[in-house]
Amino acid sequence: MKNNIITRFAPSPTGLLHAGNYRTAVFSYLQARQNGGKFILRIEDTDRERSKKEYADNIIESLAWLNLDYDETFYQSEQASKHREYLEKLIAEGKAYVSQEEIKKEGDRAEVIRFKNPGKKVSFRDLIRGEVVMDTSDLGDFVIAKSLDEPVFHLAVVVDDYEMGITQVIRGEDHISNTPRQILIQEAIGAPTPEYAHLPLVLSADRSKLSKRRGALAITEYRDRGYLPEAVLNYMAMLGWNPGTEQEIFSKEELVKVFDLSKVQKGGAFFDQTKLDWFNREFIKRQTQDKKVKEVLGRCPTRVKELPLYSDDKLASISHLLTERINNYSEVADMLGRGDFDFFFTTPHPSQELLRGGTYLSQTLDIVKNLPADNFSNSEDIKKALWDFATEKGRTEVLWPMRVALTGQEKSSDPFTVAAILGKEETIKRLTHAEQILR
RNA sequence: GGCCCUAUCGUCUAACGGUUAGGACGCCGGCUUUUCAAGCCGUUAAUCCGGGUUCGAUUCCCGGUAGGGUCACCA
Repeated sequence: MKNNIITRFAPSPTGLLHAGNYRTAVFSYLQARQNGGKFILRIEDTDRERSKKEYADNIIESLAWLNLDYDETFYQSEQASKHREYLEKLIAEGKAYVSQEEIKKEGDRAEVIRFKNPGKKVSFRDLIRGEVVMDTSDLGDFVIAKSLDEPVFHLAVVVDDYEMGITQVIRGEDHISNTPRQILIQEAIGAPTPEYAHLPLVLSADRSKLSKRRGALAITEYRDRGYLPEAVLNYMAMLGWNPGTEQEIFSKEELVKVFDLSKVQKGGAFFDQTKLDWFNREFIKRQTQDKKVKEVLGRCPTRVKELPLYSDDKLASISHLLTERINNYSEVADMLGRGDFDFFFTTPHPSQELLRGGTYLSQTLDIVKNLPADNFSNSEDIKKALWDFATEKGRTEVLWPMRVALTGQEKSSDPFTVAAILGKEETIKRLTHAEQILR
């Protein structure tokens, strides 16, 4: 454990938080928590044109949903006086200067503040990639502020990281070429260089940097689609990193323990929705019955709620049948809305064809009638009562018509499970009804 | 194009310089108490290419190639 580790997540509020940004937050978080350090959220809103409050709110909302807690929050725009202070100092010391500019595009200023670039080779040791060397001379005197009160990214980042005591800057690989010029600014203001870890990029389908434009979904969208935050966290942590063991399912606490920055991959990783779905299924399986029921109830479309036999209890009793066939909870709404499970709420009218003869329906009905009503909620008992008969006559011949009589569906859960949920009275009613259809 | 980063199954990845190159997801196939789902079992599938170094390279070095990032008065 290293002492006094301080990391930060520094998104700009110019769009909804998505997986690309989010994984940076996860790694910074894990690194800080593992070392008993601090994790700071800094919203980089110096670009007043593009920054929006709703996006800042979305960042906060997303982190809250994902349960990534931070120790402090800053809005970069609120640090303006600090930025100004350093800017003035740099100018006074001749390390930066006010430059007269030719206006090339709309919004350009006639006057900006440029950094006097000493034009040398800068090297830094990246925690993931090792030594990186770059010649900064071809950068020229780059712009660090539009005016004393309008610093630009590089200046603001360096000043804030310094003022906040950031010891490890963990960010995306797309920042790697920004690092040398930031180190130059650090040297000019007398700030120490933090450790850097440049994470491989999260890639979209065409293997370019994941972005909203390239189909990245907002984290809050995953929430709305019924993904579990634990699953999203787990998947993102495993994207570009692994513990070196064969364990894949981790709680947040376990991740904090086992995370190791030095095991982070160097190459970019494709964001695989299919694998996320698998993680989500695994975490749904691990949810308590109560939670599953609550989620299912919350996703039930009004159309189903208006059905004659509908009740919350009924929906709760079938919730396990729904949750075992979903990737995420929005699929519950899909299945219910599509009518896949409507037979639990309303009596089906299966066609003769679907009933496939139904030769043994009346005998099935007799057996069911003889079952004690108080044991009927146990599907095992119903199965026991019918199994020998079904085996004797042919399971398909007996069980298919029974299942169809009860569900009216080509696909469904097994007839015993369905009968147990429907109850004796409704089961008899439906078998009788099917018999009448066949006559 | 300049600079920088990267390179193992389709995808995510494992492998002190010595392994039949391992696992997971997906795909495909099979099994299970009819159908569906779940579950279980199994199959398929990879070291980008060329040189070195070495008794021996996925691993180290060099060169190609390919991909990506970045070259703003955005972050």
